[in-house]
Amino acid sequence: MALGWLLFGKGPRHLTAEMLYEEALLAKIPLSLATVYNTLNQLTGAGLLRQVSVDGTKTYFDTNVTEHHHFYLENKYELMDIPDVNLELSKMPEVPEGYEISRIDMVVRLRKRR
Amino acid sequence: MALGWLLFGKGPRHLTAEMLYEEALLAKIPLSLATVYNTLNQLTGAGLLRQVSVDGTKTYFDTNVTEHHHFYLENKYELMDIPDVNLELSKMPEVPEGYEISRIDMVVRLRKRR
DNA sequence: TTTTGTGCAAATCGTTTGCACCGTT
DNA sequence: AACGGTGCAAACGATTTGCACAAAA
Repeated sequence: MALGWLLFGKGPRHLTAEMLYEEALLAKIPLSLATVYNTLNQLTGAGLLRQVSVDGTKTYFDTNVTEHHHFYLENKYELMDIPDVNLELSKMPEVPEGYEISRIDMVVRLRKRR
Repeated sequence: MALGWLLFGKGPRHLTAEMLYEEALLAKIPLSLATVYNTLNQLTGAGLLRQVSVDGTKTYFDTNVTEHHHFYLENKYELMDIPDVNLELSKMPEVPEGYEISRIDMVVRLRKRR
C-alpha cells in the first residue's frame, strides 16, 4: 500500500526497484529491496505498471501503461515518455506466418549534443 | 579466433553468450563462459557485433551491424531481423533541447496466434 | 489449529574483473 | 628479466525464491 502511494501519488514516473527503495527509506517506510521487487512484479502482473527494458542492466517500471514509446537519456540514465502521440509507423512490417504482434517497444536513445 | 569462425562462419545470427558457449563446446573448443563474454564484448567494441536488449535478462548479440530492427518471438525467446527495410517512422519525434538521437531500438514482440 | 498473507535472508543467475600463467622480446 | 596477451576463478550486482512469522478464520 505504502509503495502504491509513492508510485502513483505524484504523476507519471519511471523508476527502478532501487530508486523506489531509496524513496521508501526516505519516507520512513522500513522494508527490504526484495519486497520492493515483489511488489513491483505484482503490480506489473495486475497491469498497473509496465516494464521497460533499456540496456539489459536495470529494469525500469513505468506508471504509464498506455501505449507509448520512450526517450532514453544516455547521460542521465533516465527515461522519458515520447509525448508526440502520432509518432507512428508508416508501414507495419509483415509479421511471420502464425504470429501476431503482442507489443511494440521502441526506445530512442539520446546523447547530449556537443 | 575460433569464436570468430563460429559467429561469422554461417550467415547472420542472433545469439547469447550462453548459446555461443554451447556451440563452442560442441565444436570441441575448450573455453570458459567468461572468455566468451570477454570476446563478445571486444567484438562489440570493435563494431563487429551489436548488442540487443530485449527483456532485461539475457543480452543478445547480432552479427548484423547495419541499422535495422527486430522481431522477438516470445514463445521461442528468439530474435529475427525485420526484413522490410522501408519500415520507417512517418514522423520523427521532436528531440528535447540539447540532445541528439544516438540510436533507435525497436523490438516488435510477437506471440503465437491461437 | 489450520490457513492465508507478508516480508526478507539467502540463493540464483547473468555478467565483469583481477590476476595467474605463458610465450615473446 | 621485463612485457604483453589470454583465459578463467572468483567476485559482483540485479533479481527471485523458499521459508519463517503473524494475523485471520
